[in-house]
Amino acid sequence: MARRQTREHIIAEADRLFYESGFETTSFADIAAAVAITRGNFYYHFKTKDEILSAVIKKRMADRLKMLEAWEADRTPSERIRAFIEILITNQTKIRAFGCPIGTLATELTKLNHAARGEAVALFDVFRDWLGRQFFDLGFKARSDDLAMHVLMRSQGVASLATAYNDLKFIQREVEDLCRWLDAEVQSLNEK
Amino acid sequence: MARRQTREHIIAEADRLFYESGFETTSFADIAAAVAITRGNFYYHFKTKDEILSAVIKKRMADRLKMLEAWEADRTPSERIRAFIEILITNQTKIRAFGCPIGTLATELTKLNHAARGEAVALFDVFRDWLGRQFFDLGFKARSDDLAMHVLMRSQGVASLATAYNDLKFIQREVEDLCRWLDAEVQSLNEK
DNA sequence: TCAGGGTTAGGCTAATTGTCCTAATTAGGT
DNA sequence: ACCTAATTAGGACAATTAGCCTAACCCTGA
Repeated sequence: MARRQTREHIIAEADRLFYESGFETTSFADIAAAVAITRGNFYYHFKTKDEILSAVIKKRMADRLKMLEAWEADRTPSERIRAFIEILITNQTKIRAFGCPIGTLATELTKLNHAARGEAVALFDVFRDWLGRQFFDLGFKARSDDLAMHVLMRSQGVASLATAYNDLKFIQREVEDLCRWLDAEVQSLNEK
Repeated sequence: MARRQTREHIIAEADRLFYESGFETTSFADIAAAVAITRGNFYYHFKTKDEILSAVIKKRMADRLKMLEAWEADRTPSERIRAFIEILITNQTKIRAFGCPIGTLATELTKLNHAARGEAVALFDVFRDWLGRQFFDLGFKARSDDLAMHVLMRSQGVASLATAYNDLKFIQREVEDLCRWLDAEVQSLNEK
């Protein structure tokens, strides 16, 4: 197999398994089986489970940054925020089955008192900062971060209940409600 | 030790540990150490770990039902909903450290594909149904369940981000915002 | 062709897991 | 005080865990 390809393969499968089954529950054996390599080989690529976790978080961060950058090309700030909100629709199948990949990981690492907890929260920061910039560009100034947190909060809440109830209509209803909220905020700002 | 007292002690410690560290991560040894009994004795009270989990969920449900019933004594429906929202303030220390006991358990059991997942979601139903009844009594009729889900959703979202950022001011701000939303909904209903 | 480094397989370890059994101890009712 | 049933202690069980080592492989460049 070509150079470093196995490593990328391990990270991809670990990413999936950590999301679907949780970090603690997923064992070396599980990942090795998914990648179709032996556990011994594993050690060549990653010395510890924590190293894999760090690599997975790094990959998740790179993926999200790439997605957000792509949205900056030809959209207005409101359209970008709306695109973020609609991730809940785009990824609804996985969210209903496993929740939000970022929120559930951060929660798990907090309960484990894991050293990588900060890295997981940094994933939240990617969205928080990006949303904050969009609100700032809309003219919300000092309120921008609060509004970013509000959008993030509602995304997390929707994901949590969508997982519990596996309810698509609930997601659609709350996404619409959040978009209405966004329009109302923007309008009331411009009326001033 | 008096009859069945050890059993209650085990359930209480398991409840705490499942909340603070997660179900999967907490071992028999952990619980036994917390209760100060040997692992052998454990088996007399609970045959399997799943039996403990069921007992813990049952206890959590009883605790919540008792709390909700107490609120029904001398409050209006709006005051009751507000009391629910303010759990986020009352329990802010634990929520910032470990998240929502119901949401995090439901998420974990979903990822584990655990048989008790349904029981954990039934814990959500306790709040969902109760909130729905309060909204119904306020006159929201068919919208009651949607509004109940909305309140539940925002509680989950606040708990999730409060855990990630360990941010008390964020909780206070969002609790105020949610109360304002509640007042606005009630007012716009009564204006009709 | 062949040497060398990147890559892999297989197996070992010590610790921990949930589960289970049995003998000893304790407490309550008579 | 004594008997019985409830409770506890201590250890054994196979399975699984993360981590580690070494020998063998195979691809590539000289």
